[in-house]
Formats: sequence, structure tokens, C-alpha cells
Amino acid sequence: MVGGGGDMSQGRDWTSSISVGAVLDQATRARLRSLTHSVTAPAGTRLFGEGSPCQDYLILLSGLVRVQKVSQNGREIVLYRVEPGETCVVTTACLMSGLDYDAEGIAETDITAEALPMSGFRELIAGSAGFRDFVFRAYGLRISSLLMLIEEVAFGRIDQRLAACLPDHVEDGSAVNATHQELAVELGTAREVVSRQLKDFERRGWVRRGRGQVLIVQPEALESLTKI
Amino acid sequence: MVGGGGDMSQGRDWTSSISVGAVLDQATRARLRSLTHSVTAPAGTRLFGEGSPCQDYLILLSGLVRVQKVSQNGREIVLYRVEPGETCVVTTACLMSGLDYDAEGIAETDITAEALPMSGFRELIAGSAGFRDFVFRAYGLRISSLLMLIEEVAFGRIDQRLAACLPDHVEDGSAVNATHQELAVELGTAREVVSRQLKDFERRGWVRRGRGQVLIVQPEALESLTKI
DNA sequence: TGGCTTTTGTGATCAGGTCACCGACCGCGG
DNA sequence: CCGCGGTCGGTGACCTGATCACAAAAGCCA
Repeated sequence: MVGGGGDMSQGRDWTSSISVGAVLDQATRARLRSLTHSVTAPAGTRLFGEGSPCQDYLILLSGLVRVQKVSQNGREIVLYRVEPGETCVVTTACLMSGLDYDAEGIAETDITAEALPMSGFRELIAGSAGFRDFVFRAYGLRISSLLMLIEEVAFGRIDQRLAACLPDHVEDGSAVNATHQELAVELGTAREVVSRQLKDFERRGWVRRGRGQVLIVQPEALESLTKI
Repeated sequence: MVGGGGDMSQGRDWTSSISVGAVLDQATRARLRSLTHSVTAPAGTRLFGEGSPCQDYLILLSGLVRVQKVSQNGREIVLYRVEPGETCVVTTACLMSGLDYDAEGIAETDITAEALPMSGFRELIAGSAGFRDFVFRAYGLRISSLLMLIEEVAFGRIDQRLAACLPDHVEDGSAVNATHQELAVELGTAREVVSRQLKDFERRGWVRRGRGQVLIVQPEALESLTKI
């Protein structure tokens, strides 16, 4: 990866590498760069959560952030993931509404991000139509994904949800490197349920199981299960 | 399906009656009035849903709108309600994200609202800090409520959820005028489940049941159930 | 190798959702 | 007043999924 153009005094121009930059004019991009400061964190870092709200509007440049909720009785569910070019809508939403909902955000990989303080956020929203579009589009996408999650949790079958989830976590070719517990958190269910479903999948020849790993043998079988 | 009338040269100033007006200066309020047109609909009207998306930013002035999702297998769940002074965030979110998620919106009472076309919405967002605050606050509150719904559906016990739901639907003193089916939709569960839970509540002396009605006898018992 | 932790397996039991069907209640026309 | 059709609620049987308790494997490291 080679950075190009822009403000070289601060390293490469990050606004050129992600979607928010594409919709902004040069002046706004420069202003955005001057208002933000870069943030990095190693994999595993807990970025926010449990009464330590994030005070900035974060734009993720590289890496992956998992946002999840832990219930009183210890069960967990992944709410969504933030990918490069995206923002963590929920934290800013909570900031702006006054309520604070404590989900926790965890860096799944090493990450780099740009942090835009609330004051700068307000300035750009006021001054740039492109930035407004970016922000509203982000809100819209996130709300859509949360609604789909509600539908899945309320009405979905666990075997179909697991079958749909596995291909999303393939790492090289056909291997899913995750423990049953981690897959359970992904779906908001219990570890035993995942173990039993996977055993059933193996019995049907759809997957093979190893410690901390699931090999997908018949991806088309998993896919067809989700279409019943 | 929906009646409405154009300019607001006569009638009282609706922007003075709800929270959005309170944060806007006089010029913006005037502009808002000139950009919107009023809309009315009788109770029971299906305002949007199933591939008939609402194209405007709707601000509800009076009445109550229920937004719900119907699953393939016929079960339903109430996502949220829009109260006077609020807006239906989801429809606009979907408009702006390009995705369309078909929830349906139903007027639970006769309603009056003001419809602001997308072009006017963009103009006000660009020009008014107060309007921006109103919009972002609305987003934030709705996202918070959706997150809480996810948590409830994923981890909540049905008896606790029903006990918490009943007091929210009291009409005069202690009567909840709703069928078991309606209560089931409220929680995203099945009618039989509600029937059995209510029977159990009655056995404990917490409620009495009648056709299409539940009388709350010991509200404090219901409330304490939610705190276990 | 032996102990330790982490991961997975499994039976028992409970909560909740699905299905089938029936009976009670309501409004309404005769 | 009766009967009739439609809505609403009750209930047993059965299935899925969650919880609990505990055991067996698999890796880790001294």
C-alpha cells in the first residue's frame, strides 16, 4: 500500500483511501484531516463499553471492530462489526441522544482509525453536504442491519442462522477458526446449542470439526439450509 | 389512503406545539412550515410497508403510529411506536441508505402529521443547527430503543417481558384492552404463550382475565417480577 | 511426564414455540 | 328468542432451544 497526494506533513492522505473521502471536495477533506487525530490499537483492545463511552466520532481506516452486548446472565451477542471506511454509529447515536447504552467495542485485529471530536463533527455536518450524506447513509445502513438482527433473533431458526454464519467467518478456503463459544456469541445463543448443531452438521457430512476450528465440506448444503 | 391539505397560511402554528419547534428560530420555523404539508389518516390506516415506502420525513403531531415487522411464518413483532413530536426514523433511514427494509406502519389512532419531502429535509439539515440536533437526537433515541429491543428478544424471559408490557397498555386505571394475540405481537411471541402466562398470572392473583381484556390486580407484583 | 486450562460432549430438565383442535363468547339476522 | 359464523381463548402433544451439571478430550507448559 502506497499513500499518495495530499497533506504529506501528516503522512499519507487517509481521506483518499475510504468512501468518505470520495464524496468530499478538497477543502472539506483538508478540514477533516485537520480536525481529526489518528488512533491505533492492537488486536483485543476494548475500545469502549461499560460506562466508558467513546467521546469522538470514529472513522475506521483499517482492521475490524466487533460491537457486542453482554447480558446480565452472561450470554453475549454480536450487534455488528465496523469495517474500514465505516463508523461506530451506536456510540455517537448515544452521545447525541443523551442516553448511554453500554455495548462494548473490541478490536478484532490491530486497527487504525481517525477520531473526530464532537465539535468537529458538528462543524462538518453544518458545512459539508458530502459529509452529511456519508453520515446519514451510515446511520441508515446500521439501522437496517439492526432491524434485520431483530428479525433473526425473534423469528430465526438456530440451525439456519448458524449455517448462514459459518461462511461469513471462513479464513482460508474452507476453515472457520472459532470456538463453539465464539460462534454462540455471534448468534446470541448458548455454547451447547452450537456444539449440538455442529455435530448434526457433521453427521450430515456438511462440515468436519476440530478443536477451535470448523471445516466446511459442503458449503452449498449450508447455503441451501438457509433458503427453506 | 391519506388525506392532506397544503399550505399553512391558516390554522395555528404546529411548530409551536412540539419539541422540534422549541429548538428552532423563527425563520427556520417559518421555512419548515412552508416546506411541509399536513397529512391526516384515520385509525387503522396502513401508512407504509410491503414495498410502499414513505418518501417523506414525517413528523407526527397527534395520535400514535405502530411500526412492526411480520415474519415469513406469520409471527409479528412491534419494533417501536411513534408518538407526537417524533418521527419515523426507520423509513427515512432506509431512504437514505438505499436499502429498503419493509416494516409496516399502522395508525393506532386517528393521526395528524406534517410531511417534509427529502429535498426540504436536506435544505433544513444544511441550514439549521437546531433542526440537525432534533434529527440526530431522534436517531440516537431510536437506535437506543432498537438495541434494547434486541437485548430483550435475545435474552429476556417471556414472563418478565409480559409483566413489563401490561402496565404500558393500561387504558383506564387498571384495564388492558387487548387480545392475547395483540399482546403476543407486542412481544414477538406466540398467542398460546401469552395465554398460558396470563393464566399463571391469574392463578397468582396478579391479574383477572376477560375476553379482550386483562385487569391488573397487583401492579406491584408484576413490577417486582421484572426486577429479578 | 504430569498437572493445568481450555474446549467440547452429553444427559437431564426447563422454557418457550408449534400444531391441532375444541369450546366459549360475541354480534347479528331471522 | 334461537341459531350461525367468526373471533377469542384453552389445552394437550410435541419440538426446539436454553440451562445446569459434570465428564472427557485436547492443547500448554513446567
